Amino acid sequence: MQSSTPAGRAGRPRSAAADTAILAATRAALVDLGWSKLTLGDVATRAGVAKTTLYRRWAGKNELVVDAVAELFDELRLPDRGSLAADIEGVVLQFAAILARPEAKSGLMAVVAESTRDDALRERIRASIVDRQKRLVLEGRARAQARGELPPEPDATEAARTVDLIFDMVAGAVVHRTLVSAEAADGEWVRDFTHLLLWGLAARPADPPDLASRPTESGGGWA
Amino acid sequence: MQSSTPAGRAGRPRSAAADTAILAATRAALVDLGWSKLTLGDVATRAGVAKTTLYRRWAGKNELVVDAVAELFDELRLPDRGSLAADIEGVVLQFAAILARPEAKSGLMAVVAESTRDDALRERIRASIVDRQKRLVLEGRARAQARGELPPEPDATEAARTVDLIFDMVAGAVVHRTLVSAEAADGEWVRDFTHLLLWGLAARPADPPDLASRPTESGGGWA
Amino acid sequence: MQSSTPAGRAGRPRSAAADTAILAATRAALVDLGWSKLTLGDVATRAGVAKTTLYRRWAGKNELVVDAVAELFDELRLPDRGSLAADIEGVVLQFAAILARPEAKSGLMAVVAESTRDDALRERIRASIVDRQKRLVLEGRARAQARGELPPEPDATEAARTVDLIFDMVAGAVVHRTLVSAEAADGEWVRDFTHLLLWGLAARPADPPDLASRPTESGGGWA
Amino acid sequence: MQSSTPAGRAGRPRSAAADTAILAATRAALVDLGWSKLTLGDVATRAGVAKTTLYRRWAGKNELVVDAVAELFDELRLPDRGSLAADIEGVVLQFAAILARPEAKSGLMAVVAESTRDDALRERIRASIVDRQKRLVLEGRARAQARGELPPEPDATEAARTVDLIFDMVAGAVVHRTLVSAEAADGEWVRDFTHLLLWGLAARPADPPDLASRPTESGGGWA
DNA sequence: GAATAATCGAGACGGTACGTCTGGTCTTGCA
DNA sequence: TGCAAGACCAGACGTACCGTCTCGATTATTC
Repeated sequence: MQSSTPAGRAGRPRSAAADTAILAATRAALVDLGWSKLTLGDVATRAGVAKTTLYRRWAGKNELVVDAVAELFDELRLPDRGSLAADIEGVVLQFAAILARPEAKSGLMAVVAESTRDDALRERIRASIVDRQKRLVLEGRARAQARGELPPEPDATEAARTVDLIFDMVAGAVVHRTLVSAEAADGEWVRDFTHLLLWGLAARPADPPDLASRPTESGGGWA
Repeated sequence: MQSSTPAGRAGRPRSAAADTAILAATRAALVDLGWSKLTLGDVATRAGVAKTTLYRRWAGKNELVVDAVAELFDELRLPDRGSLAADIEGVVLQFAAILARPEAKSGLMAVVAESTRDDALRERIRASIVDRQKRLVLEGRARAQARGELPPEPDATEAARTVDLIFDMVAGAVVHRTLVSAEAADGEWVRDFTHLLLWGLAARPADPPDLASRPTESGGGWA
Repeated sequence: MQSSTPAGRAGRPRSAAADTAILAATRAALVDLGWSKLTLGDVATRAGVAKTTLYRRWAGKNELVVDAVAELFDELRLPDRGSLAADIEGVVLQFAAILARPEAKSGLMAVVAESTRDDALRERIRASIVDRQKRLVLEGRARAQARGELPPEPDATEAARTVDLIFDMVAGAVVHRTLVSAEAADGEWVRDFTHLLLWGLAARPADPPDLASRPTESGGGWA
Repeated sequence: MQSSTPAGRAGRPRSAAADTAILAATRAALVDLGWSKLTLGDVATRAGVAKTTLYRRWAGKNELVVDAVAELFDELRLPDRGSLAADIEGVVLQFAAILARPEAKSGLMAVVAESTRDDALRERIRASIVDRQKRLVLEGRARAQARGELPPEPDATEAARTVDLIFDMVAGAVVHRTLVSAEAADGEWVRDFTHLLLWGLAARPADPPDLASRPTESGGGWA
């Protein structure tokens, strides 16, 4: 039913190994040099590949870095730790760990900055990185609803809007903590963040503790 | 008290007008070209200034852009609208309006990205932009405590930590919404965001409505 | 005596049409682009042939151009116009006409320039172009001797040396006139040149006219 | 009457030393690599100069090579050896010596080839090289006329035309001998050439010897 | 008529040089 | 001494060709 060469085109086929080598070299260069000093010539050299090979496959530095960074986020998984709070903490810690890596740090924000003036690039980021991780929010909500921690959705439109809002809050907070405040999003911070996300700033002290297992904090109100 | 030439050194004093012109030219160039295509030679030309003059005052592109962007955020004010929710909505809308401007969009994230590999730059960003706006969180909390909307702080260390957390959440969410999701942080989004920030994801539907003036939304639970 | 496939090797034989098409395409490219902007990829495309086919037959651009240009000179013929002067004028005009064609102009001098650093190329030029046209000098001398315009050769070595000298003078002068002085080697110039070649710079006015049929010029001495 | 800075423009003046270094480096690169493998990047490196400096002063490789080669020909002088024949031999030998140098060989013909498709380049060659050497023909004729070896010019137009013809013949023959025939234009060849130029192909054996001091050759007719 | 073998078009490959642009520095002459 | 102008060195940019290679598809000869 299907040819062995799917796109049965003439000519020498592109080397699959080159793609892998180039993306790995890009991440290595991001670690060593950061985004602004990364040059495509250097990436090509590191990958053992000619510059033309690189330009044949990627339009430029931005597209290349998006693909190189996107692979980092594919290892994110939503753990099942028994409660919504624990699940969130788990996935946020994973996200923070990825963002702490130098190849992600420098590259991610740089391409986001570039994307403010390049619609195609923004779409690429969304398709390669953002939308692929929204699944985690969806899974988490479904699991929490199955457990009875959250009520079911009354309205599909509303539900989608909420996914986006939560994603912006979670991703935004971790990114801001890591890159702008430049402090580690460690266990303690993640617990505080999760607590605030779940029960809010105005929560009365008596409310949450029976759900959140956080004995270290006596019971002070938020803010 | 002070001479018109503060550091009474010999020789021709530096032109004060040049600084203003350079920063304005930098913002104009950010609007026209974005960060990555902005060149110091072009900024100098726009400002009617020689490149040497520019380099005499700023170490490089990053430092210049930080100063040019920082001025944008100085117009942020915490309005007194009578309730914590309304105050937050007001200030978040202002922040979103600034971030929506092209000179801020492109420049801010770019220097943040650069700062991941340049400690001095990160300090400059923190001093010029981040820390100067944390006052808004402090003011807001104090005002809410005065109104009785929030309990007083039992512990100073805890209090400082919470300010940072809230700042990361607010700034992070708005930035992510604006730059990564690339959608406007408009009135509706800001209301949703504020609601979630104040009462959390797990809030029972019955709890908030008496505080939050948000009649449009019937009463669906979050997430 | 001979097989229909001379070199009875197995496999698909080379296309004879390709050679013709490639050489014609080379000349067309010389006309359109000149030597320095001519690329083998472009020649291949013009000839409707793959680059590999071209490289299988010629070692590089220089060899290809030599062959393409050499064909132009094969049409040179020594006309029999009754006198040595008229014969020389005839053949020089033909030579000038070929050199005036853009494919010859640009290509010929370029490969000569290249040949100063490539012995194999110089040999190829000599074999394909230079030596093949020296026959014209030999024929012309023999005919003039038969007519009694020139004395017979007393010495074979001397005779060969003289052929080379004359060839250098004729070809050199026409090439210099056409390419360096960049003016047409037209009938008038050819007459002047032939006159000078036959009777020399120091000829006394009275000497030549009885041989050269050149009534337009009254009788002024040369130089 | 004249300012010390003739073109009183602002900014740092161009380095005069750079020009000298670049032209010398160009000749060195011509010797080592030949015209076609000469690269401007390499010339810049050899000259200890940035590529931009080079491109600021010359439009490209061709213009640079013309200037570099032109300097070689400025050392040509017309010696006074007592007779027209001896003078010609002297200057032709000098010309041949220059052409024998590898920097001239490769460079000169290459730019001539290029000039067939570039009018500005041809003009540059003419102004820098060709016309500057025509003075030698003029001087030689004047001196021969003073000696009574040549008659005075009856017609100015005719006289100019003859200078061009002689220049094409002399320069063309030497170039062809050196580059195409690829043999040395040594003393013997130069004597033969001068003899032919002065007394022509059809000269009767008895004529020249009383003028040309060339006792080695008994009396063989030409051609 | 199969097996073998060389050629064919197509196009990717590792290289090298292109000519341009920018980053920072330095030299001028004027104020 | 500051300043505008602009030349300077250094080096990355993205493109174009080079000459080679790897494909699948042809087209001959040889078995």
